[in-house]
Amino acid sequence: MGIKGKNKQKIVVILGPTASGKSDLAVQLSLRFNGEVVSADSRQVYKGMNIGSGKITKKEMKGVPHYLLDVASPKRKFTASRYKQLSEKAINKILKKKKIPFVCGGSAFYIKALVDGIILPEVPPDWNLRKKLEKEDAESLYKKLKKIDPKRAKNIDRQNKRRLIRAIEIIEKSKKPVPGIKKNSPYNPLFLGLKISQKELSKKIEKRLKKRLQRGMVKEVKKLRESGVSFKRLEEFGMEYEWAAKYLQKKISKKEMVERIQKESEQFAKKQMAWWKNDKRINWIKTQKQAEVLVKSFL
RNA sequence: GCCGCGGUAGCUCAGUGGUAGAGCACUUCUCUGAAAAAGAAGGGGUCGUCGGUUCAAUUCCGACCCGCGGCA
Repeated sequence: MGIKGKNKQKIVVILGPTASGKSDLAVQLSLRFNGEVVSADSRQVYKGMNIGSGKITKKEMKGVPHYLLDVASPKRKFTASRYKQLSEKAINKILKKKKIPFVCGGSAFYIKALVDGIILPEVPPDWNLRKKLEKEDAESLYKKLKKIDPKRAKNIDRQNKRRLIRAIEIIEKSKKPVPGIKKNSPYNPLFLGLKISQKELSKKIEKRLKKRLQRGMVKEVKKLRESGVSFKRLEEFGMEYEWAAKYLQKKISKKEMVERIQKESEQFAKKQMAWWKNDKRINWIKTQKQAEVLVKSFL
């Protein structure tokens, strides 16, 4: 760490693919180094989504406080920006107690938004506007954007409608061009990345899925539906929620459900790794011991 | 045994007398308030086998092999 990190607040970031053992490591390190955990998971923020999202249980927390779990209703959409606000607040709280924040989770975009200090424009989603723009094709959206904000148009993926719509939304609502991403992080992070072979991971996912089914994963999804979360919404969540929802609607068999979840989890793990593959800041580790050595010298 | 239908990419299947496509999968990549999201690029096929017709066959004809259904 150079001078740059000197005045910044030290935080530890634990990342890695799904089923790699992040949550457990976070608890162990917190116990050892007087820390508290800030989750970085786009599904675990929702209330009632426990088994399918792999949310840590009270018992597994071993008394270590966890933040950013159960902070939203699954009926409403949570966002990266909201995540950033809440997690910053949580970190401040932890630091005030003279404890170490351990940011732990699999949602790379959330981690980046928080740790790398990306400034997300203060424009809330306008679903009506999005719906309207959704009807146009990418080319015409791109042309529209180019006219009102040529600078943003220059770097944007011109075939990605979702991004184009968001950019137009920001401009129309704020009456200003899309601001640049300023990276000005108040943190000095230590990145710990859990590395695990594809084969081993696949086995772990399989074992974990069996356990989840035993613990009542399907029942959990059924309960969510009964509490008013639509099947469409459940399918949007992906993986266990998507396929259990399809199974409950009798669109697929139980066997198919299990196969799809397994497959998609493996794909998801690969995608998760892609975010960090070329990030030189990450210390790739395999054991808790390695993590402890790194954290000790960091603090 | 007979009749019918089928055998084309890892899978499900389009298609054509001038040696082939789609979706999914796979590999690589991007990431400015949905991120388990969204998007991009790429690799891959002796078109069941052997013959025949033709300038040319994956496509037409014949035989055979394999699968599915029906009849006996």
